[in-house]
Amino acid sequence: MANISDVAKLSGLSKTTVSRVINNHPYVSDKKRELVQKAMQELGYTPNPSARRLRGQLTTTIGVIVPRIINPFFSYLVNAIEQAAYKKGYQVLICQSYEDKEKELAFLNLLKTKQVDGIIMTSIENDWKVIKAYRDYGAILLCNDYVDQEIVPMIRLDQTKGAYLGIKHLIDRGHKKIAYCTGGLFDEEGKGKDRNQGFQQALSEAGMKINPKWIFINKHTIEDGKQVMRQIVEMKERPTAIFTGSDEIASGMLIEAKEHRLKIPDDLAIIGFDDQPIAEIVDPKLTTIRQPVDQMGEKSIEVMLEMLDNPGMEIKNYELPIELVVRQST
Amino acid sequence: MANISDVAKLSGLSKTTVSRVINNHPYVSDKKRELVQKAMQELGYTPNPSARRLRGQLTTTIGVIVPRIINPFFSYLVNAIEQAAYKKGYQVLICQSYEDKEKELAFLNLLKTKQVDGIIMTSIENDWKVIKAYRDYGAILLCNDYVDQEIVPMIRLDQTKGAYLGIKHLIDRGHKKIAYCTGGLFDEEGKGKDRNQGFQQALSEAGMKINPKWIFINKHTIEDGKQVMRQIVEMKERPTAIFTGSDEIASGMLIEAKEHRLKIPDDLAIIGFDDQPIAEIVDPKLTTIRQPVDQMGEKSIEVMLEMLDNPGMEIKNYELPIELVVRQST
DNA sequence: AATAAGTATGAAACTGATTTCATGTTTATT
DNA sequence: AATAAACATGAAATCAGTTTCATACTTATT
Repeated sequence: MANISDVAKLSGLSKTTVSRVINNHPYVSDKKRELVQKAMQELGYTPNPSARRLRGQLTTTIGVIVPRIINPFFSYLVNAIEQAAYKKGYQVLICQSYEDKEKELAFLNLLKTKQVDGIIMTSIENDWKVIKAYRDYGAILLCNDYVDQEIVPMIRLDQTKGAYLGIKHLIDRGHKKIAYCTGGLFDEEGKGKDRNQGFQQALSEAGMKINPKWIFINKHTIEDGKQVMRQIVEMKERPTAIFTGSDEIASGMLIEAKEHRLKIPDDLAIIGFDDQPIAEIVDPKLTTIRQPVDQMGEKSIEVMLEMLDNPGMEIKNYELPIELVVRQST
Repeated sequence: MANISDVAKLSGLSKTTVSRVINNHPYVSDKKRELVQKAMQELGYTPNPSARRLRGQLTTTIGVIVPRIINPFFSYLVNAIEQAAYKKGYQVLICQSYEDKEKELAFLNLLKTKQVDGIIMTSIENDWKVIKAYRDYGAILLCNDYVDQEIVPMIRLDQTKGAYLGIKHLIDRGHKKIAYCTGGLFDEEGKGKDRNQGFQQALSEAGMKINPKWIFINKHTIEDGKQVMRQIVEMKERPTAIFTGSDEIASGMLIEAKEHRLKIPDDLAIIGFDDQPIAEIVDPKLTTIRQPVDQMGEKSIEVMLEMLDNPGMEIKNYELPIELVVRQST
């Protein structure tokens, strides 16, 4: 591989001038600029990223922390992020935290060693106090998950509204006994808390109360959904509708409910969250809350590059639209 | 951040000795080794990867080329690869080719600029002639997809056997009219060709012939499956069983077939490929060919690290077991 | 006891870029 | 016309490591 010295030699100029051309610095005459470009072309030269990094330059790599890539919500998000990044000449490092605090920190350490310019966190495991220290070493952007104050750039959805829309829809259909089954803890910060708030708001607007027996937390997978449904089937007093935190939980419930000969939505209405492909695969198709994953990915890269370009930029939060998609399960 | 000179100073030794300790070189006395380690600990020192890369060392990063991460087969594969890589202290760069030759080459170029030590290709778009030139710049390992000769390390499955098992199973259930619906082209190299061979072998063993009307190629998605099913429904003479190239195609077919009031498996038997989660979600659950994705991911990293450790190593191919999982769709 | 081989260590060169500093040349301003 | 500001260029320092080479000290071999 040719290096900068080869280009300098071939063009009869100094490394400095070549570097200036590469980085679009001013103060290079058009004539020499052309000479350099011709030499670069001829040698098939590409600047060595490691050398640039070493000198404190950009790595053109950004890390994306996800809990697990096999979760379709996150694989769609990573897909959108990777595509947007590719268009801008950036690489994407995939970081699976598996909800582990230490793994998350290990990935944040990539900033310290300048292996990535920035990190997009789609989930947060550690306290923000711990994470914020890493901003000294590179850009951190939250996408999907979020913290309470506007202290870091975030791409977020109005989760409160999302949950509210779902519950309201169930209430409008005449349901009075509504269960709530979500990932995360009921009263945690961020997403969980906001959805919870939307849930409570819709309920109290309708003058309804929460039945604690119908609250299920820390559920994520299809299997979790099936397991919860088994519990519900055993109950003396069953809910008539269930609001879930993901299409996967909802699908698991729906499948298990069918095994028990329950009619969806007549015996039991189920509402998902995310609008993943699975929502249209199960039978009946899921009513769900659509999260605009592709937009989130694109916006994340857009904002991340802005942050890298202008590290002192004002901290802004971006909210994307969330909507209810009515199908057959309600 | 502390650098190697700081460690050298604190331990009262030279950079050289510190470097020797980092890289586990022989010829360092135990006493000094301990001194260095203590100093590294005290300073919270981590070697700067960019500097190591610059000197032609490992990047501890490997790229994984997949067609698209949203395909569950590949997200599961990437998941397994990332986890295995993390355990060994390696990072994973996600590269989505979107079946585009140029994108694939752009990613292979990461080897040239030493941004990755090696690349695991889970799909091949360009001719092998083009790709093989990149081996000069780093390790290339094929996983899942493959070429015909043993000219590059490969992690593969016996696709011929996979298809054979599936078709044989259908024949054993008494089917005489079997359709074949797969991704890729019918006669291409690699996976497609081998599956095709298994298909033909099983058929000819049973003294059956191929009906060209029932061959569908270049199908991948759930939507493709639905679309093919619409074609089949229109046919005067319909097949009684369908062998597909993925659980997604199979699921799409199954869903569409149900819309047309076809009974699965009585009116039509459907068999998938991969054993993805969706196989157990659809109703009836899919009979399918299980590909051991986790094993493939682990083995890929194992072999990749071997290649990096010993670049001149003998080219070996590794074959993992493939099996039939009988559920309800056949 | 003399010599060879193995062990242990550090100074300096090197990797491939960017950045600082010095210097020369134009162009603009008074 | 004299001086300041803007433009153009390159030598050398720098980033943080690894590698080569030189050298000194042990231990093993004849």
